Amino acid sequence: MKVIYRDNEVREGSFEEAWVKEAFWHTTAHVLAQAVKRLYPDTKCAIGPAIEQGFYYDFEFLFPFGEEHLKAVEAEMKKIVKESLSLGAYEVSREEAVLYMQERKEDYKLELIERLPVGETISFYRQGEYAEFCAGPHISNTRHIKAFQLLSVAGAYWRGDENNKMLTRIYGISFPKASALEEFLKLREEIKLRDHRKLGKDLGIFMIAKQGPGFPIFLPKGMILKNILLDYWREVHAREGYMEISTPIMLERTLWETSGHWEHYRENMYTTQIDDLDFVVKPMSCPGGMLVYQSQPRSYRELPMRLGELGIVHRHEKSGQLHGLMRVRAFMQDDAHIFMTEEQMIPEIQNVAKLIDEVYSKFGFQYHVELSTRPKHSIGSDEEWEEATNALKNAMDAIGVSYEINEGDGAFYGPKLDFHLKDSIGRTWQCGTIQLDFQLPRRFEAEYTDASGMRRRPIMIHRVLFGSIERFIGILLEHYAGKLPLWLSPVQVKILSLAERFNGYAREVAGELSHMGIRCEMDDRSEKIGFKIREAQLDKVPYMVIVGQKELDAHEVTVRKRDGENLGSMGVEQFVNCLKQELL
RNA sequence: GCCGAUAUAGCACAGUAGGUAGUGCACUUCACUCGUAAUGAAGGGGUCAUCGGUUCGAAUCCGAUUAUCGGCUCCA
Repeated sequence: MKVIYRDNEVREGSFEEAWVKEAFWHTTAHVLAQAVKRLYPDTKCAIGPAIEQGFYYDFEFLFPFGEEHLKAVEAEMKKIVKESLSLGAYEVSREEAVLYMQERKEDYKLELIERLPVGETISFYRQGEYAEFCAGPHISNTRHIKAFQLLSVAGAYWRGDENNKMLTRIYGISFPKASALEEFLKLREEIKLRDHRKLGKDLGIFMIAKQGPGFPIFLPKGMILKNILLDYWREVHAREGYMEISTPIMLERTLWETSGHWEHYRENMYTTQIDDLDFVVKPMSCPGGMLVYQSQPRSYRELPMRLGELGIVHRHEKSGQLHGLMRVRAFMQDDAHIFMTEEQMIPEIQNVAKLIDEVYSKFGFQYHVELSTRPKHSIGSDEEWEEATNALKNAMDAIGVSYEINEGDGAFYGPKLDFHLKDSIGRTWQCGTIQLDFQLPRRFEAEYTDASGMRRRPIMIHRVLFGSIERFIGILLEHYAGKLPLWLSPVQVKILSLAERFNGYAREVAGELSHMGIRCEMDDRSEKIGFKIREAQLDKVPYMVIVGQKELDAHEVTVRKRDGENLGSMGVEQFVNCLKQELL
């Protein structure tokens, strides 16, 4: 396939290569725009780039464009592909470009041209009657776009700013071969099957009632899973010298004024009144942690003081952004606040980073780190921000952790390291963060007495590992496609009796397994064994044990794994030993 | 919040010229007592999201509201 650059240089490449793919998708976006302009000439075009998977194009339609129009656009695109239009680049002066777009009333293109550096010529690409100002590159001819599909219509703000006009974005995908498109669509279906909202429902993990949008309800099996995660969390934190605390869901408004949340986070906070006093439902646990620190005079001997809290926080998220367990209005944060001296800052940051590494590895997650710097709305002096940012950098550099810089994305009180984990199908999720904070200790006038008897101000770290237990569970469900590893499975073993007369023995086995700490359930219905296996399989239970005459006689169980592998018969104790081995 | 779409039984879905709801699975009962992914039969279950309008009559047409889905923005 030939790719044409803006100087009309031609490079040959295959679709499998990323740079060819990008040109291919970008060209398809142009074909989309061409089709739209043919069908609806008054439409204004904004931008149409290639994205990770396919492309999109933003338009301003003069009528409500909906999904029912996609078919017509696709049909017109098909024609354009059939017309085998070749693409070519040419340069024009800025004036010519402006004139061209003015004639066509392409306001968005004009705005884009205005932002280009003055004095340079501007490149256009033409295919048939359609020309667009564009830096390229593009593939050489529309006929290569053999298979494509428009996937969805969505709103998108012009230039990504919610104060701007909302345009209509059309997403699509294209390939040089029809089979590749089919494969892509199949993969999309598979991703849908591992959607945590579907799995969460099917596996009895959680539900969201209509009466509580954004407020998930944990069902019995989900509660088991959640508690396993919390148990694990408590285990590693006790080991790492954390003390667990619990602070109230609601605290008086004045506290939040002191912390700065009232000023900087108010639109996300729920409030209420008690006896004429304003209260805030906590969106974060830090002020509560601060109260604990402040509850008595502190000595340097107590530092670093690591206060952990599995706190439920409430945040008013806008209705359109709620999403299963991934984006909710009430969630549990595995928070901790570490109060420390300046000297302890770097080692403490490193300890947390190591802990995050340990925990993520436990679930088989890879991750990358981003350093978020000072945002527009923030508190504190430039020097403090610089010192804090450098501390985070130095801590990571010293233990050889690499990171990207995420400019202006820090918390309002300090810079942070964000840990983005990568799930089994390559998507990334921000979960863990380490935030450095000089502000809160000052606002609350936190102090400790140092070795020479001087009053000093501690530095504070805010950190989470899971981020939100809810979101983490959602990620786990999708990561494992519902097939949770043994240690996380709400039901580890399902006991299937072959016929009703073996139910007594099945109960006996269930009792033994429970006594040995295995979570098990029994299926003693009068159904065929094939039916019971099918159901256990659909419930994604890691192990099934089958008991019938043979097992009763030998006082054994026959073990079948979730993947269909038959492990044969063995005594209950031997089976439990196998499980314990796997749990190590 | 914004743009687009959707809302029918626990779940997955039918139900367009407007005439008071169907299928499969699940559930209950009965029969079968079974050896590694679906035994058969019978039965129960829905104020068609909510509110309002048009109409002799609304799941169906119109409006509002709510929730959900795909995105945008935002975010743990």
